[in-house]
Amino acid sequence: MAVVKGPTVYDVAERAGVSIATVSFAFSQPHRVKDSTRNAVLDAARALGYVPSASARGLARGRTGALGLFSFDFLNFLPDAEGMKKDRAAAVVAPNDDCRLFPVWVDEVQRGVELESFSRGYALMIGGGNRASSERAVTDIAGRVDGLIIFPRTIPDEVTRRISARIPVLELSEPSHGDGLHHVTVDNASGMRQLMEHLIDVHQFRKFVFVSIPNVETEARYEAFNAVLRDHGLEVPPVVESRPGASGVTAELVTKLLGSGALPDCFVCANDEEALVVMETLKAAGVSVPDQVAVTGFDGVVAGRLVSPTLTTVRQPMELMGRTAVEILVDAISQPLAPLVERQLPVHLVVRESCGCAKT
Amino acid sequence: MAVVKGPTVYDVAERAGVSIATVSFAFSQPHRVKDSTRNAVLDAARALGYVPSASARGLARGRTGALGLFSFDFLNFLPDAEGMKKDRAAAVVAPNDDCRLFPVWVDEVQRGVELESFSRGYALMIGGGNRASSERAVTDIAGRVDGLIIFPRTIPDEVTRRISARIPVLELSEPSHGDGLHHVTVDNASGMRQLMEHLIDVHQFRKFVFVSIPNVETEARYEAFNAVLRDHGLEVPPVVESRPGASGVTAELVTKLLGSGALPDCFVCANDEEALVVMETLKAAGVSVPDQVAVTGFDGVVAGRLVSPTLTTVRQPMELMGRTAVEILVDAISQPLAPLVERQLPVHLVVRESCGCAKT
DNA sequence: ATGAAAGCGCTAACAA
DNA sequence: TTGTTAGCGCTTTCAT
Repeated sequence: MAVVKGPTVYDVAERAGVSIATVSFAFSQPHRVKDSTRNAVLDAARALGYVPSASARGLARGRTGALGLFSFDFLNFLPDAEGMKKDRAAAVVAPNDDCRLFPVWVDEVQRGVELESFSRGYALMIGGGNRASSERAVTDIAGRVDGLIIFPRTIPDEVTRRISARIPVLELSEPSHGDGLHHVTVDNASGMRQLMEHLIDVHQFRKFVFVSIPNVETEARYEAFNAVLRDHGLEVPPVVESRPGASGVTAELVTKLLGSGALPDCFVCANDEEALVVMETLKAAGVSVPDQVAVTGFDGVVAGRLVSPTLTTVRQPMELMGRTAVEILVDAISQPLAPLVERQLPVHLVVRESCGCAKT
Repeated sequence: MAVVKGPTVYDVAERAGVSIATVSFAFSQPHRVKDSTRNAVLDAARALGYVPSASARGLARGRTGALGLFSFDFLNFLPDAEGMKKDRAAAVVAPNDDCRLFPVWVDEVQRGVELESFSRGYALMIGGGNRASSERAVTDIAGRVDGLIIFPRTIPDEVTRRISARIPVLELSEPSHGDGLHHVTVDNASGMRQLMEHLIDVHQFRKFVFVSIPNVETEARYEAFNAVLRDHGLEVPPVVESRPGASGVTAELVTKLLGSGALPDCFVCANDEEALVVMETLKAAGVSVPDQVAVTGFDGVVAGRLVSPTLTTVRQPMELMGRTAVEILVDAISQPLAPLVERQLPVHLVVRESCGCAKT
């Protein structure tokens, strides 16, 4: 039944009455072998159920033919995703009627990476891990691939540096900071500017609150947020800090604001997750969105369309980010000496209901 | 800058002043080496930026430490997904405000596979391809992993048979048919029965049309559909055949039904995709769902919650299917002689609006 | 057009 | 506790 050991080139060669080199050639350079020989080899391979070992092939060639994506398990990654974890646990066994968590932007980027990898003849190795095991996990997958894509801020610089000495590594979203990595970023500033101008010009909003976890990515958004306010001579409020996934924290902050009676015209959130939490909190407090206060997000995850009111946001071209990452990596693999590339992709304002625009 | 060749065990061994075996031990069986030695090795490795080669490791060990998922690109896989392809092409460059296609059930299963693989210490190799290249692609990834998961009906039996002689292979959704594969299925019959009884008992529907592509999976659903009708002494209609993703075909069929004036009480669709197309067609024809006719799906994809009216359907435990598949495979890897397993998972009726149940 | 043979980097007996 | 050494299965010169 279950054969313990699969056939190798040696078996195929013996059965076809040729040498192992010929077997190898028959597969990799068919034109270099006589037709009759090639057929004999192919027949033997088929008869034996030959499946080439990628390990052996990779070892001999020095390349694996696979790309890697270190797709951290964000549920086990974020320090305070307990609530989400419970939701997921429930969803595994019960009918999952709450789809808010899926897919997040990570999933959409991944899909782009997959499609582009396949169409370029690469297999995709996906690695994962929680924060504790991330170094081991990422090193493991790095050893399996010819090029690696990582999500922003998931891996210590020291580790990516070591890996990028061996294979090209591309970090998503994060702007380059003299690391030895390739980058695919989005034009956060422009997106935020479009959004703010819509809010100020169309809705006449004047008083804003920015909800965010401070990091390099949201920093660019916050700076653009500020710049627009300054340009319009409006008051620049401090950031309301929160942490993504930490419903408790964001909710608490919003509740505090509510208590103080200092409701702004609009909550501008650094990403959709925050925005969803804010909307939920407001709803729970009996505050109507967008009638009493507007809320906006940033990212354009699917969930933004599920909620009511639907979420006005700035959409990143997630699938394109994934595809672009692969493109860059494949080039870098074939030209190891080429300079690092950093490519910026455009974003698009998506006007829905939560800013106060009418239902369509 | 870009180092051409990464350091190997030999380099680490030399730098640490030990043999390559010791380096290997220091990593794989830390307790078997003296503390001072292990530290010397680890330091050397760190200093050199050592990244173990999975190819070499895999070759030597006979196992790769990775699981495989052959996740066909369904857009290039289905013969008639031209419309969907165009949608996706647009979505890549433009703001994707039509999320109907994402995620489909495949994505949710994949997520389950990923999470379970990671938590069990396996990396996940994802392969893909269109129908033309599927044999080569699946063989390629089979050579890279210790166990393989495939989606139903994507790979010819002959090919899976060859692969399963080498590593355990698990097919999703499809019931076993004497292939040498492991299986994870769902209880389609029970789900359809629950659904039909709801439609008959609660809504008093009597006249049904079943919309489906005929295949083994939907066959089970159609059989259960028929059985329930017979049990209730109701007329058993013929299947209205369509093809998934082929909006044109399903739409045409529905239009024909509309023209003949023979509208049923309810369109029971073999899956959600069909149901969404049916609803769209009815809407375009000015027929109100669920007021004039009800529609139901099967699968429970996220999109079913996006549409209006929301889709009544039967939800499969997609993530659990993925996790279960990994669990079975990991067991099979450690016990190559154990018998093939086929595990059936329960489904859940999800009552929403399209059957006529009130908005909640 | 084909074969012989030298590795690719690592693991795992077996020795020491 | 550590070192020696023989592969793991395949690719790739270099001969023939």
